[in-house]
Amino acid sequence: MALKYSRQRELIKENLMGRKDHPTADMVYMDVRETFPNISLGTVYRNLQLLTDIGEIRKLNVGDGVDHFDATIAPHYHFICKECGSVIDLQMDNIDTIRDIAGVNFDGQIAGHITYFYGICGNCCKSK
Amino acid sequence: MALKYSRQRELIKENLMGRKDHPTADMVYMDVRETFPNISLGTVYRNLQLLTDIGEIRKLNVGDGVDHFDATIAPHYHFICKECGSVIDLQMDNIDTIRDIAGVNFDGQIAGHITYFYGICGNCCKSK
DNA sequence: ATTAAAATAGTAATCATTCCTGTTTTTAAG
DNA sequence: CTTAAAAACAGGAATGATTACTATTTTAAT
Repeated sequence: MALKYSRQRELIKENLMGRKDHPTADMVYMDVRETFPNISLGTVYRNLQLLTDIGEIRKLNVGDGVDHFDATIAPHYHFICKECGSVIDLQMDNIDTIRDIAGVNFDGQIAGHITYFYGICGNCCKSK
Repeated sequence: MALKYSRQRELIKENLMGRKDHPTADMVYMDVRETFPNISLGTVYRNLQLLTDIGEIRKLNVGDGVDHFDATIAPHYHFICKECGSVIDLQMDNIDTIRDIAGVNFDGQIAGHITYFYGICGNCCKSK
């Protein structure tokens, strides 16, 4: 199943790269429909999954039951605001040492970890 | 809405306390049906949510798109096996310092973090 | 230009979860 | 021990995100 070019896929990836709000499939759909009115929601889902599979984007699990997507594939962490729900990139030092801490009393192989931080974002702090 | 006793809720909590596999609502449902054949799936969902709300159990987000539940409310971390999907408790030191690391360049308030580890569990390692 | 593989649009199906409704249980008060 | 209001229930319908299906269109290699 060799990959073939598609305008839809290019547009979807471009849209995701042009924003930093970690959108859901539906949010991407709403946006790309402006320039490609006939695109189908299924196409958006399929391409976001495909791009995730080939490692060009990342799928995020932020705990709200809906998949979010991120065009930044370099390792980094996220903060989720419990007030407004926004997902924000964190610039922080590496914390991979927690993997060693977790492995001390464990007999399996720890390949990685998923971590996200939550609380109240800067904007929501101000508006109180 | 004062809480009233219900046999169903007691059974659901007992079932959850008696196992360490971090089941989904459906898994609990299958199990409690053995002793309470008429119980409804909605009742299992409602009570698991209610018990979560009053802090008697915890809801887990292990990344498979289905809610899991845990009767152990003391803080601890989980390992998810990518091979067999099992969710295993980890006995490990506190890693709350990552919260400070995350907050260094961030202007909001970090209230907590969710972390889970993944890889291959001891059993799956052996059977290879 | 031909053609097979891949992708699409549009729609139907799936699956976890929540909501709704009429009935049953619980429990506090008489 | 009744009574009655609040809470919970069973069963089923509804919801919402996601995936699957199908006939048609697009891509790209020959």
